[in-house]
Amino acid sequence: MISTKGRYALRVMIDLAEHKDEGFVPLKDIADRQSISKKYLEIIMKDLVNGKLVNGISGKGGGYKLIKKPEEYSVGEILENSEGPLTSVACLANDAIQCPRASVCETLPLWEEYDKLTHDFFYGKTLNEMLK
Amino acid sequence: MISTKGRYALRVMIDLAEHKDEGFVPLKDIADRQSISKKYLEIIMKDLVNGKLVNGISGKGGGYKLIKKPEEYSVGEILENSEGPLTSVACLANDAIQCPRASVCETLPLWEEYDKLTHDFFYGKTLNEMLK
DNA sequence: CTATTAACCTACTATGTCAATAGGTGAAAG
DNA sequence: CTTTCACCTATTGACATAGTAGGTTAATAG
Repeated sequence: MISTKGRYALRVMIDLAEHKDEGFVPLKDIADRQSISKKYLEIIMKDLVNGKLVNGISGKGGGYKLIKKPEEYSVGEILENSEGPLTSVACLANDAIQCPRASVCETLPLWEEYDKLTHDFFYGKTLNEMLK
Repeated sequence: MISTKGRYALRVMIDLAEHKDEGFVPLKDIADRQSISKKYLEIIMKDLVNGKLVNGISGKGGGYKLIKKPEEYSVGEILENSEGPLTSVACLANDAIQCPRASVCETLPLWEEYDKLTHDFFYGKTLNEMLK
């Protein structure tokens, strides 16, 4: 399940793409347009800055700005930056304890196939395609 | 994310399919083969019985048995029976509070498309295909 | 008839995550 | 010197997950 953090992050990125020619966009503007509390949005923005998806500039006239062009972002990289890996079952997560049944597990191939489907879907979409 | 309940349910159904010619299979046998605690497995079985996916018979010589043939079950119906709807975002869940931004939301079509992909994937697989 | 076997029912609990709030400090820049 | 943003910790309520515990009912073999 895609959580609020990932969904908000994607909406923020779309918002920034739509205002990419207006210089640095302050957090307050994004919060108002997207109806997200400023405090919670701080967390979202921190993740985006840490992940080098957006540039955050302090001081008067500062704000946030996309680093790359909209068509150079995939939806997948935006979601995974905020959510962590888009994994369908715990057995396949990064921090998973290695399941002793893995070698005989009849369901593992199913989850792997689904994970690939999910990955291809979200990495095949660009931020630019989300604008209209 | 697919939870333990759904994954266990699927493994149980595969187990029952593999032993479908041996009459009623006692819970203990499934628990031993699948390394699931009997107590927890009871919950899984209850969901399967309530969902009319398996038949549960009490008394000596009782146990569980598939109702349909393995090729007549889809993986999707097994997972949704234990997990509830396979929905990627809260906005699309059955019990979702109607989001006021739905009509202007630029990300909603993405989630709908992904949900369809997920649905088609899991409903396109039969229990029979899980055996080997 | 009765003991056995196994399903079935209700409740509880620990753990963890999610979403969000709150308040404060420090740094850059105009 | 004020605006704007980065960064930090802490807390909270709500909810879900995973699993445990103990008792009750139902069917059947002997």
